[in-house]
Amino acid sequence: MEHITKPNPCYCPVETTLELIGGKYKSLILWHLVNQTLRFSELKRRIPAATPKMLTQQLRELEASELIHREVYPVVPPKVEYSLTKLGESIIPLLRSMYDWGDYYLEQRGLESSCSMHGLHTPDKKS
Amino acid sequence: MEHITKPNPCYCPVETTLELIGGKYKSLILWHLVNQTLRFSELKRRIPAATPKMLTQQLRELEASELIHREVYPVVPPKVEYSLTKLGESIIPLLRSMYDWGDYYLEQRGLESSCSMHGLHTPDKKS
DNA sequence: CAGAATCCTATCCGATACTG
DNA sequence: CAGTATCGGATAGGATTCTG
Repeated sequence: MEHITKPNPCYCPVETTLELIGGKYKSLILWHLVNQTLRFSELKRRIPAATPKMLTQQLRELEASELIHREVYPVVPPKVEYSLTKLGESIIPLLRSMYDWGDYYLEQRGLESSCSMHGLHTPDKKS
Repeated sequence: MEHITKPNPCYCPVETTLELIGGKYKSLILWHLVNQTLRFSELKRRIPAATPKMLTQQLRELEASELIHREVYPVVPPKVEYSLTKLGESIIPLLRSMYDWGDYYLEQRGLESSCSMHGLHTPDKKS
């Protein structure tokens, strides 16, 4: 073959969905952005386990997927705000369904569920 | 520390769901088992891209997750049948939702969706 | 504040060959 | 038929350090 046109994209809807939110912290990031705009440092505080590198990486991928919007303010010190796009908002009900099924699954297997997304049904508000 | 009790299990429902069906070919395997029991070779024929190693691995993981049942018949030549458990059946509607959202997403981004799961809304029948 | 750069490791996953 | 076994490349993701 003379040149690579595209690296064999997967357009299977289910695989697409999994790829979009399967990355580390992605579902968590999306969840935290429900109904609110957050700065990088605010997201970092809400997801302490994520190193800046990982957080940046996942945020950029979500941006490339058009699920979130990145707004850079040309001020000093730097200020960058992240928010859900319309497309990003459209996946929240699915996230909710995944939460519900996972919860049911853990219950069926006699395991206690618990995570920082427990407020999934009542999004956290700006404090 | 004197001994490892557990490798830090993640009981966040969303992460749990992603881990259960995020593995390669897992959603596809589950889908093919909707309303039908299939032998190893039959699954392999339906998922040609999967090497026997990968197929076996994913099947074992799905079994350990209690999403599928593995029935071994002590005959020669060997015969092993796979089917959904109740728990496995319970995730199908979610798979459907993931398919639908992925389809919507691809459409919004002007991409054509297509995959062997296109029959997701009308499961394939025993031929 | 919001990251970028580097290094490193674990595992994922494919290719290939072999077996009860 | 239904797997195992082994090798090796690719990539995901963590730790650490540095910067405009």
